[in-house]
Amino acid sequence: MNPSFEEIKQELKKRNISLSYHRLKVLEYLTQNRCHPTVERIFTSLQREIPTLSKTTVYNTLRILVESGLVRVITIEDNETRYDIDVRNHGHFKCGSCGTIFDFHIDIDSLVPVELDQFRINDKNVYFKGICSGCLSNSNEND
Amino acid sequence: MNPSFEEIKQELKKRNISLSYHRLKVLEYLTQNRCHPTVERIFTSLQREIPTLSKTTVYNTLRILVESGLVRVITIEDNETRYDIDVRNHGHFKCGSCGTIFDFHIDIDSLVPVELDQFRINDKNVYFKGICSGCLSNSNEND
DNA sequence: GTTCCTGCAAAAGCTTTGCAGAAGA
DNA sequence: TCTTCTGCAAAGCTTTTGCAGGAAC
Repeated sequence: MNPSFEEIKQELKKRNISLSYHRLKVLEYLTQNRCHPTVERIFTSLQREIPTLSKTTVYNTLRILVESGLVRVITIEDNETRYDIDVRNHGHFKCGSCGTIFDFHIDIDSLVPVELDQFRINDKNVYFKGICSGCLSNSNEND
Repeated sequence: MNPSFEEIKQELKKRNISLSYHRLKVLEYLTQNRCHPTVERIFTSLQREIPTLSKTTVYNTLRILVESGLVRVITIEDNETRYDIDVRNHGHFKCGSCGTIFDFHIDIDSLVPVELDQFRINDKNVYFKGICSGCLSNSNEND
């Protein structure tokens, strides 16, 4: 099961990372909006609730969460960094039409290339690109 | 086998992309330096031979090559875009210590997640991060 | 009192764009 | 001549850094 907001708070306490209001809000946003948001999106959404929020704080918070291993960076496009609260091994599919990123299950651990026998692997990432079923059927309708 | 410089030139001709001197030099660099170079690295290396070369031209050329499907963008770190002349499906391992990117063979096509049944997949990417065997044995020596 | 969190402004990097001159067909 | 390739400079964006005020303990 995905980690809940409460579970993540416990994890932060364990690591002696103080739970400031802003940080909790960023965390809450990530647990409730599992759309792999960008900094921009997190910032814009939270700004409604916290008018004084600065983007620097969002960057700072995300950096801390990533360093502590509770959040994972998703690098698919070189010009947009996204963040994922789900750090378990899974794949990402990005639709080139609507931009949505879909999660999919994949057994990455069964893939152990012989070339990497003597390497220490810390992190495994899989991402696909293409067109999602929704966009495919939309374009069929318009034909 | 990897495509050779000559084979790639043929491909460009097929697509009616003119083979200017600068473009050929970028292509040649990519076929001879399969280290997944950044724009900076390509530019700096070629500048020795072509003093008037501008980074804009390197960017332009790479964009054309990527659009034509002859070169592939490797996005592993969000702050460094790298380019690979080998567009076949294979994985990349980036060493966090020395920064080298290693290729490895991986049978990505055997991985067809059920969630993506109705999706059109255009592009599959796998990358791992960790420490390569060379850096591992260096750090052991220093212990 | 000390630590560290926050936010503004500036800086830093990378990439794209506009435009004019040069090269090529 | 007409197209397009090239390169400078400027602009655009995202992310980082420096620093000072403020909150928390």
